[in-house]
Amino acid sequence: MVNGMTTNRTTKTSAAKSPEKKSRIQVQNRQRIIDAALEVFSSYGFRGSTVAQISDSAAMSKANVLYYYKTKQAIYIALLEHTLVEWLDPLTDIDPAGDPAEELWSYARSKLELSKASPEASRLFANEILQGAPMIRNFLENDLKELVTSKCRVIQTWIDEGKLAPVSPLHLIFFIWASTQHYADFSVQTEILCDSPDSIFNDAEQTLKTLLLNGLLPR
Amino acid sequence: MVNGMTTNRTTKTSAAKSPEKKSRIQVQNRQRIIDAALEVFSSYGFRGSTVAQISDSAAMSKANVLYYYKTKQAIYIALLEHTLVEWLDPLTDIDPAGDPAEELWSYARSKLELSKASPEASRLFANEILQGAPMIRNFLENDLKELVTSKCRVIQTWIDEGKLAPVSPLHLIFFIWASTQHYADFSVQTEILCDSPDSIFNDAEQTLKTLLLNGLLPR
Amino acid sequence: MVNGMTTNRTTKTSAAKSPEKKSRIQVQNRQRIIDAALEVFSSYGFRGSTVAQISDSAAMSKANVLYYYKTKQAIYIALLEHTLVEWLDPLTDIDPAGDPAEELWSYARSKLELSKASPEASRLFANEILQGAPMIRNFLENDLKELVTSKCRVIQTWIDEGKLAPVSPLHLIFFIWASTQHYADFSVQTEILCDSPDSIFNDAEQTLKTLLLNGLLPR
Amino acid sequence: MVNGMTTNRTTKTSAAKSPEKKSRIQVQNRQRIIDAALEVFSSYGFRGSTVAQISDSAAMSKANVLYYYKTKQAIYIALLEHTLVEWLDPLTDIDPAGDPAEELWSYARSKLELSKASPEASRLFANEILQGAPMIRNFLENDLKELVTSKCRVIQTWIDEGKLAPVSPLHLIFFIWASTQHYADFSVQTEILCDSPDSIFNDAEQTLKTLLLNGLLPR
DNA sequence: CATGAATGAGCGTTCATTCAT
DNA sequence: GATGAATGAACGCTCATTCAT
Repeated sequence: MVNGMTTNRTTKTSAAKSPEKKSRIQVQNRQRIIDAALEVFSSYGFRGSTVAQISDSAAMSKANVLYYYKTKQAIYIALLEHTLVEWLDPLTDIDPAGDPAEELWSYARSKLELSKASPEASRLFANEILQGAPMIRNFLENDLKELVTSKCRVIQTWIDEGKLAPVSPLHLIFFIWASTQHYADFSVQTEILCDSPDSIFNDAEQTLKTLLLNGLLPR
Repeated sequence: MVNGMTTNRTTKTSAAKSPEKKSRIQVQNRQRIIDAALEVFSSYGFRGSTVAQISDSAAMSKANVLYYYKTKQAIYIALLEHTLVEWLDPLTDIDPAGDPAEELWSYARSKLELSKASPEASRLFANEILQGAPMIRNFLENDLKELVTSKCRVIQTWIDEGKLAPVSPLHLIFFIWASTQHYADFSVQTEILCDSPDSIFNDAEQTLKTLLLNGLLPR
Repeated sequence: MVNGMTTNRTTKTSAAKSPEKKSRIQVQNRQRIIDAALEVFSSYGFRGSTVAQISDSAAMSKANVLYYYKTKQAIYIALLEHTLVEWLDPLTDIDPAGDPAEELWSYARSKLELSKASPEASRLFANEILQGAPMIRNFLENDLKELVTSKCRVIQTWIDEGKLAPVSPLHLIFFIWASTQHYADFSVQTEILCDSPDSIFNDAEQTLKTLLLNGLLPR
Repeated sequence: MVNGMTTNRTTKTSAAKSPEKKSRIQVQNRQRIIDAALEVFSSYGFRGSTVAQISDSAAMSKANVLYYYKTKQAIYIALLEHTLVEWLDPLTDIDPAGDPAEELWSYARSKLELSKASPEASRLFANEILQGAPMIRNFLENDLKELVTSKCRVIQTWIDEGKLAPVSPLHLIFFIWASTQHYADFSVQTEILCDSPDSIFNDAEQTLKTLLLNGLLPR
């Protein structure tokens, strides 16, 4: 998937030879590595992270980490693949038959919740894209573009039917992405600037809903 | 400024001895290094960047780069200081006496233009904050917090006067930041997903204006 | 011991985790490194020596040397600790109950033999002290000072009892140190000036005995 | 002289072209460099010292230091030549016609005073010899050996005449060198071990005189 | 005379990766 | 499976030296 053409999932980056035969301990350790890798890569990006950081965080030896994933890059790619799936689900859920405002606000809210629940995943992609998306470029150009284009058509239909203000559907999506991921990617900043860190996501949700649906001007 | 308490600007990280006496060639080369450093650090962050990348980009020898700035970190800090100034001007310009919607939209637009004109600067700070803001934490906690708090009070007054919908001023600012910087930080992604890259900022501006002022629901 | 307060020996500078569990190959390679380090540091001092010299002399790769000792300084400190022990034994052996002249002459002779057997160790400390004793200052101020003070009291008692000429015990020790270590530290010079290098230590011993016990003036 | 055959002084390491035409300022600056070089080289040896340390200590620019002496080695050699002269004078003064004990003790005392007055010079040579005397080997093998041999003959004559105890003249000289230079080379150590640093050289002189002339055994 | 500017070579150290066990 | 041991390449940085002014 990542760095490959599209959705085919034939390339195994692991040491497993018989396709679907991984012992329980293998699966477990791979997960430990992926978890540790998420922690590290999401903070420092690919180039700024070290295998030692990952193996320390996973409480394994460096050599053992590289037994499961042959290279640092293989860990990174596996992590991206692992994370991509969960990261894009919500967009798929937008239902052309639903109420437009409700569907979009629902999507925005689920993205916001994702930012709250898995900020590291968000930061992982932020780092990857900041560095020019060397690994997920193919994914962006194919899978994501297809999905986004499809949803844009849905939104455009809603607009054409007069159910939404006339905006660019694509940029609408961008705004939802930007304003929700911000709370994950820039959490250090938001936590510094907010006096009551506990209410951040509540306040964000309220303000986001108002802006998305009604805008600033009083009705 | 960076990594120091607040606005004092006495520590020179350079080889200059008499405070304001730098030869023409010094100024020139320092600028070349800063430009190259912006290019590199904005892509790979502090830890992911190397002095060799910077010296290559500046077409100078590594040793000569380190003649002007003694350490990699000194380059990074000089770059941050250099960039912080331009990065924060627009927020200051918000005028309590102006028309609320116009002031805020004007601010958002100037931020968007900044993202268009200096995307690298935006990415530089994105990287810094993603990695935990080790260098600009003090700046965030002092200068920025003060400025933001002050402007939040202005916005709150406008809301209290019924001139704006009741939102959290702070999160309104976050929304403006997020949705404008997105076009700088994630430009790789937006350029892939947009069919007509030339109209990106135009479309973004239009959509942002609609959302910010009126929201999606038709009036 | 070195650069620490006194005799506590808990800090291991090595990669070993469980205190006393070093594999055979670990012990072996560490010894090879220490041997090579003695050769190099004793000639050029800490600052004048390079890790590459040491790794060459040990016939290992530079990276492997730094696998066993994390820094050049760690090698140096380990070497000093390794060498301090053997270097100070003889002084401890001086017996208050023995014959004064015999005890002192025995001590001087054993120091001379040490200079013959381990001139590199002597040069190592000579270099360290010449450069201001940055690493063994604490040892000098505590362990050594205590030992020397104690032995000075013994000698003073002998003098008070009329068994020795009235000299400063401390400077007597200095004289023994200086005149014996000279043959290690300045061996290059002594070997150039002596026509029969084989008899150096024999002649030195004879002359030292005469001076120490009887002086130049004929009795 | 140094590193050359013997006493001929034709090799000028300086930039001067017309043999004996150096402006006052040239002479002055050369002296400043030599003084600074003594300070630095005597502490860290040739390899452990840097040109920057010397230029800092001389309050000159690095480039200017290297204008007067083309290389670091040239500074070092000039310094050695400069210092050798003063360092060996006293031995020459030993008078075959004088009283043996008085002549030798007088020599020892003047060496001790030299150690007190110019400890850096002593340390400079100690460093050089510790590192294998790469620069002054020729001097040692020729000038010094000749001088020492000559004085040994004088001492041997005195012994043969029954005026001195039968010792090896060469090693007698070694003992004088060792026990006097010790107070310069190991001053860090002696100062730590002596409770009253002011009386070090007084006590040393007394003890040295007793040992040299009478030995430890009571007469 | 004097010095900023510049650099190739080398320094101590880190790192991703390999290999033997 | 798992891990100590090992290393070439590269990293940030220093240094002696050169050169233009």
